[in-house]
Amino acid sequence: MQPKRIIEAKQKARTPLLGAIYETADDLARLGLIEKRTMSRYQALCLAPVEPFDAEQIRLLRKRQRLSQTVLAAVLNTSPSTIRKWEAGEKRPSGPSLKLLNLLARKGLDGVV
Amino acid sequence: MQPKRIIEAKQKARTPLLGAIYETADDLARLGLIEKRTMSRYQALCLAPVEPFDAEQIRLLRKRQRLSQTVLAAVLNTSPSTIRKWEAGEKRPSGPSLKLLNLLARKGLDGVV
DNA sequence: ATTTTTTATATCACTTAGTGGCATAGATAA
DNA sequence: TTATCTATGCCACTAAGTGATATAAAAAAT
Repeated sequence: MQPKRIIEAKQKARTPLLGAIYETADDLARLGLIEKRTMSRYQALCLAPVEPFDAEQIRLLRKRQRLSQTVLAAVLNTSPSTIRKWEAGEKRPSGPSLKLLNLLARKGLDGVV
Repeated sequence: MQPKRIIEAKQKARTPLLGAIYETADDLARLGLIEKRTMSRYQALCLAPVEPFDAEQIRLLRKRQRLSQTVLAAVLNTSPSTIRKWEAGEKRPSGPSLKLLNLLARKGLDGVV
């Protein structure tokens, strides 16, 4: 009787990235190197860190993508007035907004369309 | 002397998607079918519409991706308490949050990592 | 050259999403 | 049994986000 795979029941990987991570974690678990309990954290660990963007960096990012404030607002599904305030330093982007800015910076416009 | 390309000066496409759109728009402009002025709108028009997500749909999306509330929060760069409130119907996701949920639904986890 | 449109800036008051803490309870795995 | 993860509930607070509108500069049309 084969040793059971530890993750399959609850966590069936749907994406290539998580798939690879699950397999690795599964191997580690069978080797006794990690507890199954630890695994749920790996899902979070594989996330690219979200970098902060200050006012000028946001403007630079927008210019680099050749977008107007209005179009960037549409891309991020927010309002032009919000974009303006970010670039004026009056407000700072929320968590999810920062995440989108990071995606835009790393993957380009196609990555967030 | 060749007819000038209408967009090249200001708008040099960086991404495949916008590149194709710019070319198309440029052709249309040279054919006299659209004004250059109209072009900036095409940037916005090519965005996938952002669908609303209600409480149950958010939970379904999360379950389908096999994520806990905590991990989904990490993915979207928000707090677990926010996810909880979405799924409880106490709060509704902000614009950028909705955008991220849409990306997750359409592209899967790899699309937002 | 002048007219029109886009783009960006600015200010206002308001709404509401988001946060953090903490306590409870169920499910799961050691 | 014991420990951990997961989810829920309640609280009050903060700050991001919105919408309207007015102005000015930049860009592109005629």
